[in-house]
Amino acid sequence: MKGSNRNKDHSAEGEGAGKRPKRKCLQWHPLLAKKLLDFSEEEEEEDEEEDIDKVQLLGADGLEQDVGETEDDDSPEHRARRPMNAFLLFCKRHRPLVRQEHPRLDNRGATKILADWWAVLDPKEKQKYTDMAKEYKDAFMKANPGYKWCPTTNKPVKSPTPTINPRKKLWAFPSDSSRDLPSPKKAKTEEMPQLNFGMADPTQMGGLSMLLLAGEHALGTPEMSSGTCRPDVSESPELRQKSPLFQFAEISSSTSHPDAPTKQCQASALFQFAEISSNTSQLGGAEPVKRCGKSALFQLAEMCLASEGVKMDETKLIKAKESDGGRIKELEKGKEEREIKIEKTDEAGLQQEGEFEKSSKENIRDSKEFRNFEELQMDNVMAIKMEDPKEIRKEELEEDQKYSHFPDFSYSASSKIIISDVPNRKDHMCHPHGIMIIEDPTALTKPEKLKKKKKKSKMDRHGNDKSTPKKTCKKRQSSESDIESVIYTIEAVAKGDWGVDKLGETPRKKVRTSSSGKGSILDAKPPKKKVKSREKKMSKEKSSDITKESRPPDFISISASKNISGEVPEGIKAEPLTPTEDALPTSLSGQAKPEDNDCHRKIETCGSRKSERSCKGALYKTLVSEGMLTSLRANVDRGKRSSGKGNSSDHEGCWSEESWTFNQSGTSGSKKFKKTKPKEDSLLGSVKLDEEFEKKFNSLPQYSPITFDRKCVPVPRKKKKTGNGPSEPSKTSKGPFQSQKKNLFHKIVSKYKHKKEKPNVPEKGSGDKWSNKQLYLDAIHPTEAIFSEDKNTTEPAYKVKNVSSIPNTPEPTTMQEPLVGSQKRKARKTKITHLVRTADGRVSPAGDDKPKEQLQRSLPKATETDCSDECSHNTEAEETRSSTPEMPAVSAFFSLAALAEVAAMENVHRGQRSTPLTHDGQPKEMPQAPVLISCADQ
DNA sequence: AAGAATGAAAC
DNA sequence: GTTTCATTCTT
Repeated sequence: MKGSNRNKDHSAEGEGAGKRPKRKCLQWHPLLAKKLLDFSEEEEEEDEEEDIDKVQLLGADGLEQDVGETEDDDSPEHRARRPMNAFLLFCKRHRPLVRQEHPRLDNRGATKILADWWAVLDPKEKQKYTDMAKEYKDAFMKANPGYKWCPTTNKPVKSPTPTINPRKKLWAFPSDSSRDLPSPKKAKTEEMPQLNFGMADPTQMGGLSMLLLAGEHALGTPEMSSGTCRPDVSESPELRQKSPLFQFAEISSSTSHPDAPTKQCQASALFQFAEISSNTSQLGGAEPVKRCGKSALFQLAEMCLASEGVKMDETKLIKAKESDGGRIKELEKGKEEREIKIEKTDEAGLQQEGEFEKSSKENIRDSKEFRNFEELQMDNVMAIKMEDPKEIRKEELEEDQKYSHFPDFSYSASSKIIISDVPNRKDHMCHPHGIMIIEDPTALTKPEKLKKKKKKSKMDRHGNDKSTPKKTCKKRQSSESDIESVIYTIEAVAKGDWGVDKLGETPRKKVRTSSSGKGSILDAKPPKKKVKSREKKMSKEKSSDITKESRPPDFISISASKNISGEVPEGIKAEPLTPTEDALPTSLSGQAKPEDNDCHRKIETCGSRKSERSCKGALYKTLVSEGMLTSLRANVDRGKRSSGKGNSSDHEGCWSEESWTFNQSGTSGSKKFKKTKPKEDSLLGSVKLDEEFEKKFNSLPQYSPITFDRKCVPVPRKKKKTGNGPSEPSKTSKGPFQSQKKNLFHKIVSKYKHKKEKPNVPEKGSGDKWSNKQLYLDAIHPTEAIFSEDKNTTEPAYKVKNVSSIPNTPEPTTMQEPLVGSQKRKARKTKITHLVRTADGRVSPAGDDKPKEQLQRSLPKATETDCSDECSHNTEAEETRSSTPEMPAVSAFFSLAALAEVAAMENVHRGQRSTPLTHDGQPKEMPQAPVLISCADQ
């Protein structure tokens, strides 16, 4: 279902080519769009500045290469659609089920049912969706810093010219990157004069351009960035708004921050992806994970390197493999050990240095090897992987299995750990729980580890995909260029290794490879805009210094990695790598799907160090000269701050960790997956975002209709009743009466709210609604058993607990609706609406007033009565009754219906409370409600 | 294109 | 407080 839908959407987007709106399509993420992108398009993208043209072209094409790249900015049109809220996610996920259950039901009906389900849904379950929505939103926001939900009033004109729709402006990013430096914080979109940047930035400006701008603004010292990894962690929620660079910085900071509390890590994979994607446009920016050792510069350098000679790298790699293969294994082992230790230490909250020291002491050999390893760089890693094909294969297999079973992101993370740390644990792999357990401690405690894990997982995934990726790669290669062919050969050499690389130290490899790959690609073809552009610029600006300076950056990065990553050199590397890869992939991703990305990675892995170093040096120098480093640093700092604040990110992170570990009711028992939130920045950059999102989405619990039915029975019934009556009538009434309805309802609601709100609101408890509904239903249909826990249990294991919990929640009875703001309104409206509708159908306006009064009375009283207890029943009933006779026929009717509902509701409340206490209360209530209802039906 | 639902943001 | 828009998809 989903897939089809998405596809449709995409197609629509693609179609939209002409239409900008279609671009929106990115619905999930820009990355998605990228998948569609063709290489040619990517090439176009190469030049950031040129991007604008491309955008137009793209627009024509309907691809969102731009989107992917620029992500945020770009597409003027808003390519980005506003993220779905929890309910929408829920709907999306469950609509198919509803449809299955009720094939004939039209969407509206289905939506209603979904709404019912949603209402019934356990708070926990709801929260999952809520969290997911939040996370996604945060990720989205990062990706689209300037994104405004509402174009305000400006929809006005659709300027034929795509670029400048008012909307766009709104949608457009604030692109305040430059300004960010001085007052990074609050340059909110609104405040900032988006106009200038907004126009140009999104479409035209590439990440590089952004960097440049930032650099210009930033006066600060250049070197700072590389040397100092850690930004201050102050917080600025507004980070998002900042330019993509900023985002990159955030990413890097988030990922790298060892010191930073877990929060940094907290950012979910999605979030990271978003960042990456957003960053992708700004390649350089993306990678700047300074803290960890790999600064954005480093990444940039990598990018540059890529441009230089991939081939060289390949050769080196091969050699390295041959010569160093043995060493690598040892190193890997040592690393594994380190990682394990690190994890422990991380848990303890030890700092990087401390860990590093420990690790170093313990693994002196490793350290030495490490250095060597560093020197050897990624290539060696590759070789290592090559050496241990068996393990890799096993892992892959396991992973595949797991993966199949568990789409969740968390899965990837878990797999990583297992794979990387202990091949032997593979057995655990089979049991997701086991995996989770293993990771949980580490992952939760440390962001870094998480990152590593994520990276690893990503790597693993890639490894799994090996077979497929190769194929894809081949295809590409054939199509692409000589470089590709070279890469291909390399890949062939390392086939088995691919997966292995991922395991241990893939990160470095990836980075290198990525860079190399990029370079190759660029050389042969410029699939990656950013990279090329950057590279070009960099090379132009300072090609001479490349070699010299290249070392420094490397050194820095390395040192950083050592220190910080001491624990996880791999992880650190991985981070930077991932971003780079991501960036490329994002652009590439358009070309190729995730699989393709893998191929790219492989290719990338092949890169050579020298070239990288040289590139890095060049980049670094350039950056410094331009002051870009400063800007990067600032961004990073901001990012950290943001992480520190933990705005959404914190929540996400926190939530994501816990929440993501869902108990998944889903298929087979609950499984907790940890979200990889920490990161995977690297991996996925491009497609992965989408994938992750999808995975997450898929991972979201899907409840069987039965459950809902049972739980919901009350609700649905209610609706049905109202619906039956109401459903058809409602439709009829809707058209004509809607406006009236709204007005009436608003009035009623407002009054209702006034009196009722307070009582209700304070009352509300968690599952009140549901309970109320049930009670209501019960009242309506005393005979029918609303729900039986047993049944629920039988159904899917899914939510037995939840179900039980729900019914069990008598306590909350007092509280009906936790609704907030509009929700409350709507909820009331809907409730009332139903009544009104019925009334409308037949009613005269006169009835309204009375009903209102009645409602008011009843409600307040009810609430009061609730407190009092059982007495309330009588009072309510009396009131309702009294009102009914006196009222005019129609009005009476209406009032009756309304009263009935209210009474039912109230009764329910009381019933819930009373029920537990005494049975007597229920019976009384029950009869009353039914009577009223009967009247209404008549 | 309208509309059903909820939610979040913007106004 | 209200409006807009996100998803889905029939009418």
